[in-house]
Amino acid sequence: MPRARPQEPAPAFERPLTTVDLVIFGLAGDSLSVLLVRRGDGPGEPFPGLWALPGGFIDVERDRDLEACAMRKLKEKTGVASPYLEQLGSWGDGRRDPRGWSATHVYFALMPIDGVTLRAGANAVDARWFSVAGNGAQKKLAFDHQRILDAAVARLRGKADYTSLPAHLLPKEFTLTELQRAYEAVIGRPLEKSAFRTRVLAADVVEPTSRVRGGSNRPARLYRLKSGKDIVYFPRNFEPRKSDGRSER
Amino acid sequence: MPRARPQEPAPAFERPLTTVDLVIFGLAGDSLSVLLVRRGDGPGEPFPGLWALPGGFIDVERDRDLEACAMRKLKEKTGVASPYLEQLGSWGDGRRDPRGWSATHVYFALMPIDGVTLRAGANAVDARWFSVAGNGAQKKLAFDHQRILDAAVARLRGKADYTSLPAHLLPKEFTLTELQRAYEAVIGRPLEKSAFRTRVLAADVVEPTSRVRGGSNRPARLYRLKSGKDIVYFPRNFEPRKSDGRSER
DNA sequence: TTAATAGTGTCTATAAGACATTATATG
DNA sequence: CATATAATGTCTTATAGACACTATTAA
Repeated sequence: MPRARPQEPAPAFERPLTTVDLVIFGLAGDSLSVLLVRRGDGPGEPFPGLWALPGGFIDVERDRDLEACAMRKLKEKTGVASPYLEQLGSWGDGRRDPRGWSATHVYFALMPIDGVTLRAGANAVDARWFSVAGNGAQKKLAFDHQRILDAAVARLRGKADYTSLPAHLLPKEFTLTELQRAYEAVIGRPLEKSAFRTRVLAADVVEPTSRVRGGSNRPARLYRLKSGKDIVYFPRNFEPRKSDGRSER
Repeated sequence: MPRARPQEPAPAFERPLTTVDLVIFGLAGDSLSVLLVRRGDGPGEPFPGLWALPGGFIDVERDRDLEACAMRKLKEKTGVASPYLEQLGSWGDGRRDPRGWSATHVYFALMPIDGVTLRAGANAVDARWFSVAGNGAQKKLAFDHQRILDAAVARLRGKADYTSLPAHLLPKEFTLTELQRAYEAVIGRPLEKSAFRTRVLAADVVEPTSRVRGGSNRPARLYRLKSGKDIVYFPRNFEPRKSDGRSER
């Protein structure tokens, strides 16, 4: 189907630089964390030495579509082949990259940290998990990646209120308490145990395995995500914003 | 801050074509409608004569950022300067445009149809509102615009379940019954009057005006959106999916 | 037995669904 | 008065929050 090139006003316009970036979330201990890579400091490299979201240019020869490009970069950095991946949005303007007008298509991924073997990529001389503490208070990031990260955190927090998304931060098998801790790490506030368990079990999103995790106390049942349940929507939010201002989520 | 051009592997990659497209929703009578434009049939024009979402190439000289580009195109087609506008997502691959690997950044807008004066744009020889009936069953659209439209309708329907978005389909002043009809047009199912009114009024999203709309019956109070309330989130969905499968929204 | 965490039950509050009832305009 | 639509009230149901209580393991 692809025909020639030269046609219509298309080529008459200067083409923006086009990249795909990733916001990769994991749980480090009890805190929500994001994978950042350090920018190289070769000649002409923008933002040398700063930390940035992993990503890079689309390779129109190799990348079938935007999502395939995101998957490729994800695999390169983490070795993980099939995490939860969702498009976050795109950012483009004339100032975010000193090399010219550029637009980036951003995806966000959720994965268990323990399944990851970090790999320094082409441009990255280092890669590390950084805690996403109180949302802000990060170090200075390259490009406009801080605002993209903020948007990603906001999206994840918002969806944690009414979906099963945080489950993808855990390994394949987990206890309900571990799942609750994952939610709490994302939402940033303790949840009520009984309500949490009722909600999760009623949503038919997890299924019990035959195994338990023991300690010096009553062992906890291990659960896994039901297959095909990448994302399940709950009928209500946690904590319906009380008093007056219920607005602005 | 923008410096020179030639640096880093950036220019070593072929740059995809980059466009911005719009899904513009309005209410025609009682049915949710979308604004489409007809593709020109000049030499080299892809999909000549087919209907398409309004949009086009980014002009890196004029467009400060992606949203400004969307606003510019919106203004060109409809004359409307400040509708509700939100980014929908981006689509990019090597097959959607015969002129080469292309990516489009898509925004969706909500506006009252009566405020619109349609203007045929540069590439468009015609522009018209089309009813978004049962979701599918459209005519064949140019590019991959059918799947983009489907995604936009899904997003709008989803958000109508728990936000105030459909209010932007109405003129500045409206009755609560008209607002309910707007929701019903979007969601595609009748809502219960009492519950609807309680929800809307409790959400503090509209305020009464001093005016009413009369007929040969009890006149209805006119309301307007409270300023600053572009989008308000309700604490629950309509119709929590009943029986078993509550999942997959 | 104690300590610790897993898991359940009870009660209340909130908001939606269903549906009936009252209110207010025109003719 | 009749008619039509606006607006409100009542009753039930589903689920979240708070918090108490029971269950099961190791040591």
